[in-house]
Amino acid sequence: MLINAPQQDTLADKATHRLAQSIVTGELAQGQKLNESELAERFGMGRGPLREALRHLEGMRLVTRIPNAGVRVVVLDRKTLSDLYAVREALEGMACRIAATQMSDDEIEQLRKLLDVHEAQIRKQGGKVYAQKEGDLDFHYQIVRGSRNQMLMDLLGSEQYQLLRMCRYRTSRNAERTGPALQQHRQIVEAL
Amino acid sequence: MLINAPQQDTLADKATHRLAQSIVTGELAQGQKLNESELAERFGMGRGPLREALRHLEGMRLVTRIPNAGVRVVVLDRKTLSDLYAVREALEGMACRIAATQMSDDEIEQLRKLLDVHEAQIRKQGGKVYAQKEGDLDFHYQIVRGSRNQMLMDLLGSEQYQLLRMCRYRTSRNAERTGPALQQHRQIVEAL
DNA sequence: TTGCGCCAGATTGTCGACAAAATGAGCAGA
DNA sequence: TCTGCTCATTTTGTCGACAATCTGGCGCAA
Repeated sequence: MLINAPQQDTLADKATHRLAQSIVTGELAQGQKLNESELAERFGMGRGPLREALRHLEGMRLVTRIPNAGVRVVVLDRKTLSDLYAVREALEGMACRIAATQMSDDEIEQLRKLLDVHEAQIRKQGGKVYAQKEGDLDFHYQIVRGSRNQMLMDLLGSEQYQLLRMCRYRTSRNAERTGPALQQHRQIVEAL
Repeated sequence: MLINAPQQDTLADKATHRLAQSIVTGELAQGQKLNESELAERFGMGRGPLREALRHLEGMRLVTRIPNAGVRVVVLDRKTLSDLYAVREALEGMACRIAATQMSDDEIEQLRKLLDVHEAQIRKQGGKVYAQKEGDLDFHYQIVRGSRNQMLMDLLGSEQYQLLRMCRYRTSRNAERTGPALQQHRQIVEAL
């Protein structure tokens, strides 16, 4: 899993994770207003920790706040989305380039295996789209990891990016793209 | 100024800005522990808003928190720094590429003028290093702005990056690099 | 009827107090 | 002297109450 599991967390941390999760999965709609008291009660905590969580999310840009008017889930409009996409392209490109010089044969072999599993999954059931997504995510993540660049891992693994994925997922007419995607991935692995 | 001026801010927001400022300028040393009560009193506010500010900074990765043990200013070790640098390289490269297709002649002309001012400044006084830094920052920022990519502007203008600059500044043996840098900038402008 | 101001309810912002956990000093025993 | 335990102090985490601000609806006058 990409999202680090909570271990010895404070209430505010729990709320942060829970809200982040709800946002990237779309359980909380974009632009939706978040009511402090309501959420606090729902989570079984006071308003204090919840406000801290909200502030944390604000720092992560998952949420927008207007003084004295509450916080809303960030909305990714068309422009923002394409901007994000461009950035991601540059970043993943770099990751791949660096990974090429850094990954061990062993890791590459593992990547190859990941794709095998991946392929089998698609064959078998036309691939439940979500599992597919997860697999894709894993693939990308493995490569980024190969770059040994922690900063990159943070950026590309950040909730903001997951949000991007979620958007792609929801507006997806991309179920039919799994085939070509897989092939591209294969090419990438071979290039490494 | 890169850091947006506070207008109708809540106390927590003020604290956030003030702390961020203190961190990027180095007034607060890397790794230094931040005491809630002390800061709250110094800023003339309760612990509540201050904690929110801290959480905000945590989301921005300017600060690290360990449950029940307090928050510390983030430390940029050698590895992190080089990672950040690599990311910045990729991002600014992209910004420049896009800017090339997006900026108007007018804007480019303005860039040229900026460099003139810049050069004059260096000539006159060997360039107080700080003013020099500011100028450089402006230059980069203008280009990023030319890319019309808000996401990019956010990332490259974020406090994390300013922190990078601060690090470069402090460990700087780069006063003598102003000449070549200026020339490079000229080349870039001409390329546009 | 329509526009304006005003009031009540709801929501956000702030504070102080208390509970829980960590820190560090001091002391007893090996 | 050194190690490990205990306890007081400090610091962080949480809560509830109160103040400030906003929202929406109501009534009044033109």
